[in-house]
Amino acid sequence: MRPTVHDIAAEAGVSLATVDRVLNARAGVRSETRLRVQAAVERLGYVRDVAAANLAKSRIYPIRFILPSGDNPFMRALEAHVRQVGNPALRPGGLERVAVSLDCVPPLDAPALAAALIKAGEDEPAGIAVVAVEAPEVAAAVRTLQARGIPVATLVSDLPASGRNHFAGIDNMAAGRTAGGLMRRFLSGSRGAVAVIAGSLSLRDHRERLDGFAQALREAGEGLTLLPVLEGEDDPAKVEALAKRLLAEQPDLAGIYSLGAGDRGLVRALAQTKMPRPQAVVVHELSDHTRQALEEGLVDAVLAQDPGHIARSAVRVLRAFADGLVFDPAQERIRIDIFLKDNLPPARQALSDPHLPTGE
Amino acid sequence: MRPTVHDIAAEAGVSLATVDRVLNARAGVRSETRLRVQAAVERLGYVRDVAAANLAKSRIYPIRFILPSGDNPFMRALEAHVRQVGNPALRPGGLERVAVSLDCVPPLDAPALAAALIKAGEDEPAGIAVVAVEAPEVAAAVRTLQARGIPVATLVSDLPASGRNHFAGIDNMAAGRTAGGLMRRFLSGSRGAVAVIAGSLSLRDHRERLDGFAQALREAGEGLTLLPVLEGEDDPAKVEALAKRLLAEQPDLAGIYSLGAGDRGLVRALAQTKMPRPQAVVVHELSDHTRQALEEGLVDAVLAQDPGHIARSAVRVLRAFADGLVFDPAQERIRIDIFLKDNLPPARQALSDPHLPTGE
DNA sequence: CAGATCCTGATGCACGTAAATCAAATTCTG
DNA sequence: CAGAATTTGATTTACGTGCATCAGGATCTG
Repeated sequence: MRPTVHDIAAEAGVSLATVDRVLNARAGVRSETRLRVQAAVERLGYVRDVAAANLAKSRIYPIRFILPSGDNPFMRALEAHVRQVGNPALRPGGLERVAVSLDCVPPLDAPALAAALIKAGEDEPAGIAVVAVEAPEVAAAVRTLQARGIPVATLVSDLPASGRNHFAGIDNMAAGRTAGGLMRRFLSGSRGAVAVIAGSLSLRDHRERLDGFAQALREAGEGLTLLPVLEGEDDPAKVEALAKRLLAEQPDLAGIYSLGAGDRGLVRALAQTKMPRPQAVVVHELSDHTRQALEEGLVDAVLAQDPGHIARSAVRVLRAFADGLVFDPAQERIRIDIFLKDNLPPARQALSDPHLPTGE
Repeated sequence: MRPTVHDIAAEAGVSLATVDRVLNARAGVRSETRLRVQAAVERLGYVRDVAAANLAKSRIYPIRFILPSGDNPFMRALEAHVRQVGNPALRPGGLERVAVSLDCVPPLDAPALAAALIKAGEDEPAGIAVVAVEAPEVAAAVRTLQARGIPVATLVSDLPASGRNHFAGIDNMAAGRTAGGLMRRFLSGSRGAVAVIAGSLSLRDHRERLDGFAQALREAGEGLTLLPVLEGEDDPAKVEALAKRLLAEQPDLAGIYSLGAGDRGLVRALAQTKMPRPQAVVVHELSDHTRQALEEGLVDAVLAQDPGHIARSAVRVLRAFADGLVFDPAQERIRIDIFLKDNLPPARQALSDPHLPTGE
């Protein structure tokens, strides 16, 4: 059996109360005694039983998520997963005692986001997770929260200058490079123009993807020229207009990299065009639209990040920060998923059969 | 606050003892009363506090892993992750109260594996996880365990005929197809021979990858001919010999797909050959060797599955089965990771800074 | 209707930890 | 050395659930 506080007390020759004081860093222990207790902890390999501790404290971890509103399918999928983590009945094991709440603010609206952050911190939550917009007022808000002892994790789009505790999302520079590498190999030998459609360059993830992509394409060196980046504001209608003009006016278009949202518009433009379609199309995030486009061959590769993983990871990490505990960075690393027609995951499953123990 | 058993008792107008009898499916409750209690559970949305329940039962989940011995780097990485999950100090949150034990048996030895399975089941563990070899005696052993109420999960290589409760690993058919799709795109236009090096076709994962690969290549239709499959028994020396002969005797070799282990041998052969190297090389599993080969351009893509995810997922799922609880299939789906030079993850990290609360 | 059987309630201990209270022992201060 | 301050011990309650025991009531059986 694992050692308990009682074993520590016996081993150190002190009382339970003193062990408790040391373990919870309470005052009123001579440093000599403290050392004795810590030595006993070492010797016996004591590890606090977090479940029992939380039970005793009847501690719950209030965690606030702040996501952009709007019809971006990826953000809505993320929202769905956040809600699932917040639902005790649907919550998978290991995410006990969290109370998740969720706020949406208009996308790309830095003042609104900063205000929402400050408001979210008002009732001392255990942690805040936010899809960041890169702006000074947002960074300031994050710093304010941290100064008040509230850990903050950024999701999807980072804000390193704010000193946030953690970023749950992919390495967007690497994602851009990957897109570039795929594009280069898919176009091996051919010459032509390559277009990039972004959402907004005020989103750090979009900027980083662009940088990585440009870098990989430059290394390629072959006859591929990168066209000036287009900004579609993640809006399907605007993206569709941009893509249509691109297809009409750029006869030597060899590839398109869409690194933001609004791919519905891009797919529509590709499906309707009478011009020859570009040889390689790479987009981001798996949705019903991009999945179908991949199956139909309108899109050649989808780079993605798993919104379920992001939601669960953010909760785990924020809880670890709130308790000053360790977490496993390898487990929390969000992978860059590459989907081709051949490795599309099955469409969306429900939970496994709930043979709940309430029956007989 | 979440409702507790006390709330259920009050709501249903019965005593705590009766609620306990219903919740734990114990005998001695009139069905009318049982229904009243269940209705109260429904109404209040009661969810059992598993942490408190396990504390009360002082339940631990003994989980046994059976892995192949030998120097296969992927299996050794899997072993390392299994040991980490078994270590209370290193274990990431959410995997509480498990006692992991680990046995290794010689690879590809079905009788030894079957014997190890039966032995592992002797002291009634909460679950068994095993890398399966496809053989009747292994399937029979798994069925025996299940008949005794012990849930079994297969890892990496499946054994569906055994009726195992769960498979923690990738969809190997899809992995083979993905390799084929990548190969086809990487070789777009060119003609030539494509070689496949497997470990052993008595491993189901290898057979499935081969099937998927052949299928994708056939669909391609272009001038690519698939050479007869080679079996290297996952042994670097044998793989090296096979690859050297291949490179020497097959002048029109356009691609190599290595779907088993022993890639160290393949990389050596590629590095040393004086013949022109094949245009596309795809291998499985990320190790120091394959990582370096990818960086040096000897290998073009690595398909992989995350051993850490597999180890953690197996424990979560087996625990859920042991308790008859739900789990989230999406969370437990093992992804097919595609690594290119551009999206290699950072080399191997330690746990996050352990600001343990034992200090002051 | 006596006795057996079944259903239900009441109660208490246990799990490992947190946290509070009060008393006693030790050390420090003047 | 008295008095205050600090450190330590002992004890209790609580968290939500599991599990066992005992007693009393209801229902059934012969």
